[in-house]
Amino acid sequence: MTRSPDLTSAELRVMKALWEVGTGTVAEVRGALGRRGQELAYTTVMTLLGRLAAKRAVVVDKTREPFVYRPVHRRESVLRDRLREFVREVFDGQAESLVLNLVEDESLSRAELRAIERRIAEAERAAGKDKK
Amino acid sequence: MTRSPDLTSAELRVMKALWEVGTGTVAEVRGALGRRGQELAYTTVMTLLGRLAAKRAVVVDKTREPFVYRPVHRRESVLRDRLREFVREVFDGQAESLVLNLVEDESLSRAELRAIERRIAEAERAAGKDKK
DNA sequence: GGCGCGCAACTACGATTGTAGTAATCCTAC
DNA sequence: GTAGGATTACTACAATCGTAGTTGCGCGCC
Repeated sequence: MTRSPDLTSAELRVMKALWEVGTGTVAEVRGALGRRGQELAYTTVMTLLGRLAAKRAVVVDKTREPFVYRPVHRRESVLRDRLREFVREVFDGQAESLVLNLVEDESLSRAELRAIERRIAEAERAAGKDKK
Repeated sequence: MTRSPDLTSAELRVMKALWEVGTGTVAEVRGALGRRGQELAYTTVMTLLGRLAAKRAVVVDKTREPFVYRPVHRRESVLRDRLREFVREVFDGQAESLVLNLVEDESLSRAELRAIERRIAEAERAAGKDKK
């Protein structure tokens, strides 16, 4: 189950940068953050990576200097946990209502909705084939 | 535009209780929280409602005693702002990817997806009629 | 007609967050 | 060989959060 730990938003931003580089040093993560328009002081990135290591969201390879950081969880599962949490806390578990809101807010078009449906259908067909 | 203010999660829980009662005193809000299984000390609820008033998320009628609190924004718009924020911060604005995750996570079935689509289609028909 | 209670105002307090500075060390390019 | 850049470890610090206690007051009951 290894539930992925709760991240603050600053921490999530750092994780995203780290996922982007795959594995990297403070300087590399800092670079990725910069590219995303999220400049932070070198030491700030270090602090954040330290906190992430403390909550086991990343592991540090200290045999190499500068230290190399690596995400413990895949991006997808972290985002999914976040989403699950959000649906529960904000929409009282009503995923349907959430999606409806997205559409009404025009964050999502009907076309996109249908595209998603097709992708799901496809995935299901593929899974079915796999099974048998 | 009157963007609804940022609420912490404790504050959001209180807001939900308040929306439930529509308009109410500390004691009433506290009651609603209790019903939701979220007991809090009387003074805690007061503190939270005070903070909500400070950020203009609720207004207080002080002519009546005990004071009566009323939400400033509709539930829908607050949730929507939250959602928008979440899509941006967590899913980098990719609403589609978010929905895909919901389905893959089985928080949402294909049937529900289709139901939503139908509702949207209906809404659009209705809107079209209204317009002309 | 004093007293308990419901309620508001103010205070508290440790934890977390976001952001970064400082100290110490090591490596490297003159 | 020495001064400076890179890197890590430690410290800082104000703001916000979640949760609640304490003080004080007015009013209704006995």
